[in-house]
Amino acid sequence: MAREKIKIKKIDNITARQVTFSKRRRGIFKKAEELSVLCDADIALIIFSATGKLFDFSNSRVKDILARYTTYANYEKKEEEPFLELQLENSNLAKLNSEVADKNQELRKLRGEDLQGVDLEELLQLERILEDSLSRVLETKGKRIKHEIETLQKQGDVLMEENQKLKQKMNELSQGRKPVLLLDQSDTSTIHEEGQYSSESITNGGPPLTEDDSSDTSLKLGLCLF
Amino acid sequence: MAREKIKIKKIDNITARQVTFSKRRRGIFKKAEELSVLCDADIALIIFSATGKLFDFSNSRVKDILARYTTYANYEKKEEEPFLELQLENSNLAKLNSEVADKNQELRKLRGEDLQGVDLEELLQLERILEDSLSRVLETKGKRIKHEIETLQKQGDVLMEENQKLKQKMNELSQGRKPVLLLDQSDTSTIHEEGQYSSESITNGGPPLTEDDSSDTSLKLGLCLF
DNA sequence: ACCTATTTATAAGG
DNA sequence: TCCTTATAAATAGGT
Repeated sequence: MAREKIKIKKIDNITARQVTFSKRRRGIFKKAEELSVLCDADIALIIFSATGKLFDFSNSRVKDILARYTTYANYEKKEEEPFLELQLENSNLAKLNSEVADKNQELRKLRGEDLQGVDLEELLQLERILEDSLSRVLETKGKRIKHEIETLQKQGDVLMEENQKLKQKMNELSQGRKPVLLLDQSDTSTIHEEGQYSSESITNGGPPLTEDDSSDTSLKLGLCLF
Repeated sequence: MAREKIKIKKIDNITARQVTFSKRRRGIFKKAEELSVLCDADIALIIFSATGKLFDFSNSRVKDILARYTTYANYEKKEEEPFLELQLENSNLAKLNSEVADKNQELRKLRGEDLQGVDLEELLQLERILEDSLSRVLETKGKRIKHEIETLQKQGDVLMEENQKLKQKMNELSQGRKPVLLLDQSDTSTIHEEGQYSSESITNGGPPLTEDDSSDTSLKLGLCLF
């Protein structure tokens, strides 16, 4: 695949073969990993080099995948004897594995990702569940947002009050002594700390959405509430 | 690896994920085959898609490679003490158990049953997911219903035609010979078999919702379609 | 191991 | 699923 195109047949030169083996082995392992991550697949890749050395990769434990494979294979071809005691090794494991598989399918259905084999009745049920769930989520969201707003407003009020007091003190100071003009009104009105108003507290610790200031924030909240 | 570089993380969009899975699956199988030929290696590649479908490749029989693998793996762990294995098994069990627990919590969240510890950001994400899912469910439902209706209409048309023919024949018979009044018009119009109109075909093989007849059915369908 | 000219693989869009 | 195309990746041959 590079300087020259090569034919896919056994490489004669031993050194070249080993080099290619190393390179391509790394390549295929990388591909396996990427595929498993990108597409949420379970993969087991087992390679024996010509010299008999073993290399293997699996995102979940190779053992589990092999167990799953043998289960599947046995199911497909009943006549084959269970040649690996892996599947018998632990019926608990198998049970748990199938439970995970079940849960996964259920999740996929709830996410609307696996609707092929679902009959009308189940679709209607799904619809009910999703609508219920959605309304609960919206309700919770509303409450949460209302609470956030109230909290912020209270904090704002406190800060405002504090600012008032500070301003007053300033005035008193500057009047009581000499008129000192180090701080004017516009400065005193921004005395409160920015940190307390940061967007972090709105998204509850999440990453800052953008570099939004408070006016931006209230806009966002307004949009979310409807 | 193409038009745009992508990050190696689970692909959100379902369709895109499936497409990518197909493409990359073919890619990695090709790589496996090439590696086995070029370098004279034994390879077993087992892939379970997110939907649980199995794909596998091996130059020699998968079974043999698996056997070789397990032999090798056992050889590696031979010197380990028995209770280490037990520990491993237990940790495996523990892992699976916690996986089940995770899935369960995820399910509860999707069902809107466990929204206490969910922060705003996650709520918004949930909302998106649920809305997407719901729209997919509704779309699927719509298609399914449309299809059912069309099927029923076609069946109805066929039966209607059949009835017409039968009626005509009746008439011909009763006119050709003697006016025999064993069957009058209202009888001939209900000649078709009830079985073909049963509610079973509407729910795609599921249990009959109720004892609805066809008029009842169309009412239900009408309600679902909105 | 590293380098780089080429071949492959593949993401996005029909 | 298949096709096309622009672009990212993999890699053959050489150092």
